[in-house]
Amino acid sequence: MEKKPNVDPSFPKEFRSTCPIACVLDILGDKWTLLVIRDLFLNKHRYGEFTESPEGIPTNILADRLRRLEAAGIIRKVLYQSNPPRAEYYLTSKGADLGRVLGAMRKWAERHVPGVMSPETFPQPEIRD
Amino acid sequence: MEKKPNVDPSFPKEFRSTCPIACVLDILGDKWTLLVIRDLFLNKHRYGEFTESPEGIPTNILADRLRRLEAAGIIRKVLYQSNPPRAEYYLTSKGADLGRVLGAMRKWAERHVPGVMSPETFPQPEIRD
DNA sequence: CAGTATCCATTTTGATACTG
DNA sequence: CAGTATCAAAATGGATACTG
Repeated sequence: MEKKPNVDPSFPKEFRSTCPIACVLDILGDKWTLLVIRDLFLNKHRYGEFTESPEGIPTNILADRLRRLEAAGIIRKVLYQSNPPRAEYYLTSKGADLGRVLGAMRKWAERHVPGVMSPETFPQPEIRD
Repeated sequence: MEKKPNVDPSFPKEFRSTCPIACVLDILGDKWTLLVIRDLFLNKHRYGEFTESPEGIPTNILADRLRRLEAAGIIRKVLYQSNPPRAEYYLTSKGADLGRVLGAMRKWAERHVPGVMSPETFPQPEIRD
């Protein structure tokens, strides 16, 4: 992981390095983002469903993370009613590709964190590109 | 991911829920921890090697993360000299099992984050239990 | 219900200096 | 080199109130 200046001028300057792990962390590496994605894998799609998850995400954080994930192309906001505007959130295929990351995390936890309660296997999430 | 009260009294109260994803995030879910683990996979073992990584982890953060990872049984501190005391850090087998998580993150980044520069495949890390 | 906004406390961080 | 200590700044978090 030596310092190699990146040649790609479109490479986001807010990324700390070009290391794939570091890039993923710059996109998803906080306390809440992957939990929102987990919920999408559990086929939750509405704001209220996310807030009901047992971890209790604060609404301001949720709104922020939904915005960022959409900006990153990982989820898509789909209006299902225009007045008042109501939306549902879906994984894109880019987002659905995080399934292996979540799966690896789940397996590690099942093996190494006593007391975890896994959901039935993650269902195939519904994708909307 | 419904609210199920955990029966295991030894289950850490600081964990937000018994969801495996949430548990992993409570252990590793910040901006720096997985980068330290990545470095260990790249067979870096000494303090100075971690600080040389391109992301530039501050020394106070590094010291804190090494302490926490050791407390979590993910790494082990091995003294290689006693005066002055000098240590090297190694993955335990519990830590080495995070290889699949890192691997999944790397693959996702390679596919979806233009401009990432992957290292040669992660070598088999040296394990010390 | 689906958000937005606000306010404040706590945490995290970055930078730097210091010690043996 | 391998850390520890300090401190200000920034990010994040939690609680709650508010709107259509």
